Amino acid sequence: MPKGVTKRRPETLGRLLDAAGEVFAECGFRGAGIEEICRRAGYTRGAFYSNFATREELFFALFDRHAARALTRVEELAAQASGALTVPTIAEMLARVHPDERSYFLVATEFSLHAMRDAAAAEVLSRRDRELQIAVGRLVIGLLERAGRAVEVPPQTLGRMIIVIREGALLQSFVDPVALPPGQLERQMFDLLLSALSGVAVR
Amino acid sequence: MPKGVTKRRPETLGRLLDAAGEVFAECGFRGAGIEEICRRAGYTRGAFYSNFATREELFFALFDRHAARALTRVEELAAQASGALTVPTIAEMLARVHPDERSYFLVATEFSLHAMRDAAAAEVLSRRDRELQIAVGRLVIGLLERAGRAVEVPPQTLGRMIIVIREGALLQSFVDPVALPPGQLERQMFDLLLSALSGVAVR
DNA sequence: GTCATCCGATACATATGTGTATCGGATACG
DNA sequence: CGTATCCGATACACATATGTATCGGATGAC
Repeated sequence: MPKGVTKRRPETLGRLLDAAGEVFAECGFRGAGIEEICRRAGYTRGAFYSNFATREELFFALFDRHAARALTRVEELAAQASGALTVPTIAEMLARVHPDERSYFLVATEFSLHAMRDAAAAEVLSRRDRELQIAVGRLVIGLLERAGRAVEVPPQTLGRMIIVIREGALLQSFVDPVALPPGQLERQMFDLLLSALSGVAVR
Repeated sequence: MPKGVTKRRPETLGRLLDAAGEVFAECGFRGAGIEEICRRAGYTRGAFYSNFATREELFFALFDRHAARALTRVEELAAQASGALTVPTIAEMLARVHPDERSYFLVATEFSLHAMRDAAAAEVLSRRDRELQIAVGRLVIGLLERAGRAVEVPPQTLGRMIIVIREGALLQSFVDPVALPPGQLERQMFDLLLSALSGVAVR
């Protein structure tokens, strides 16, 4: 370790990312002021500029941490799954995956929009998304097999479809959570999708 | 008509909305500068402030025009539909509904995000969305009936599902249009959804 | 043709945010 | 315990956006 390299940095960085998550969720990408982020993290802008060069760099770091966590959760979910599996229970289970992640969802969607306008962000997002799609696809195929169901779609395609439903539904749910409680529509649609996609395995 | 009320106003207003559509799509809600919008419309900010009080008011007006047009398109689609109808052809048809509306999609999603943070916007969006969901649901139920298929879901729920798929899929397609051409995933998923939802009508 | 009214341009005041330069205190190593 | 290094605070310069006040030209009613 060089002379004055402290162990403060990871702590500061983490708190900045936490605060950034809040502020990006509340104000959007362009609306999130660097000053406000630092204030909530308990710093001044000095802390920010000694850790990041631009707001976009921070946004990338935040998204990266987010994506990594999402992947972890999927893997945990694969491990936890137990008990009798049927298509409806699998649908239920998928719909229950943190349906209340309002803040995360806002940031992720904000990042998607950003990626549609910015090639570099699109690159990063595509790579991360692909990982997630495959992980989700494999997870669900595994669950379906344990329920005695066979699927012919490639894992990535299945994963994509699951995510399409989840994100499309949350986009509506979070606008009017009373009319459409998060998780409800997903459950129905996952059920339909998985039924339509999977036949009973013949052995 | 009062003394000096000219007929310039609607023209100006339309051009402002067109320009706003572009700029909101490119830069997002907060990133869209009023000055830039006026510049593209061929005016200065004077024109803006004599038509709107705030940027949000403009954003609402833009969304409103957008929503009205979307509704019109659905109704046109219902009229145009002809020929032999099967579930796959209906799915194809739904997937072809302007899959390349990048700019519109960006603005609409931006508005959804805004609505998740702002109660007034949520109100407006919810009302418009409900109209659209019902219109889409009725349209598709009508098409399915003409294909000899019966559906048990309420129109609004079906419409919601169609829109969930469309928006969820476009959210991915527009990030990486090469890997996932707009319309492709929608077609597959519409097909699955409609198959799963509709039984052959018995008469 | 005259004139009241409105529309959009211009100019100014203000605010808010960004980026950079500099400084002082804390830290970990020798 | 001394000190090189780093981290975050502070202050300043600058850019950009907003909102308002004012003005001149166009318009359409009479």
